[in-house]
Amino acid sequence: MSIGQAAQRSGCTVATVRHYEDEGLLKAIGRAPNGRRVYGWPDIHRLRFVRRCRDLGFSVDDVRSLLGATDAPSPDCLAVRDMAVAHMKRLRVMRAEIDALEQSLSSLANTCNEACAIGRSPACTIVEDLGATASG
Amino acid sequence: MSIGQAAQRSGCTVATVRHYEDEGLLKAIGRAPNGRRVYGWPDIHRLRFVRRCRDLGFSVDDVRSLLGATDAPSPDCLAVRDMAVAHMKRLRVMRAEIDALEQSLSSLANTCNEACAIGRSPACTIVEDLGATASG
DNA sequence: GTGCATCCTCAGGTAACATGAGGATCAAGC
DNA sequence: GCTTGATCCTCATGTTACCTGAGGATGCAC
Repeated sequence: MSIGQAAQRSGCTVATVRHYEDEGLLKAIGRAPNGRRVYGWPDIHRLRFVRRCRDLGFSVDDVRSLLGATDAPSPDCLAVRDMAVAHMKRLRVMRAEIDALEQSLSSLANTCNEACAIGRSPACTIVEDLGATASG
Repeated sequence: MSIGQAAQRSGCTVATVRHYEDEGLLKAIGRAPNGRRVYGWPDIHRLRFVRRCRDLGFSVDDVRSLLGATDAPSPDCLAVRDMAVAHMKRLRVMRAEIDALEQSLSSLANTCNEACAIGRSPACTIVEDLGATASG
């Protein structure tokens, strides 16, 4: 298969496929006599694996580790699970941060909504509030 | 004030303060005869404003706009509010994505937890599941 | 005057690709 | 056989918001 087909079948862009190769995530990719890359189904599966892991939010470095765990003669599924669990922790932290940001923004917006309900009011403190170094 | 003091009082690093200047977020910063930057309280307030907006998740470009709205003779608080509301939308999208990721990871981890409850089992499909191009 | 802290200006690194330049090759149609 | 458009190649640079370090000047304390 050409890189274009590989990209299509793996859900990557052509540039991304080349990038993953540069990053060493793929096993040696063959070359046709004309110099073009040639992909087989195992390569496609590997690309899909990488793509899916990235979609799940794992970093390329994480994916490298995940591939290491799955490349072993008998895949180390416990290691994979642990990375999944670790990633869930990060996600929970991110969500907490997002929730806090939304809170702050919401109260900021409300400041203005109340003060400027009728029209723009000089009593609106949204700008000052934005500058105030509060908890957050 | 020196850049070090300005950094400390605004909650930025020295490098960040220089960076914001490069980005044009600060008004002309004075220089001492020895070439060092000199900051006044208005500069500190501005830095704090920028820092707080960044902490709230606005991009530097957003901050530029926010500064534009607040620099006006009479600050355009409605514009500020609108940007806050727009940003809240983005945050909600991000949270939805995070929730979805957590779901997927959770079900992945459960796959392994169940199959490998006693010990590592060849029946565990976590690796295959990771490779499967599912909805997500 | 001897350190150590702080400052200066570049330049390059980070993450994960996207985009474009400049050029070769392929497949299809005439 | 030739043109045309799609695809491929490599290499370089852009993106975001800074961080880090090189190499050197200055300031302050003892």
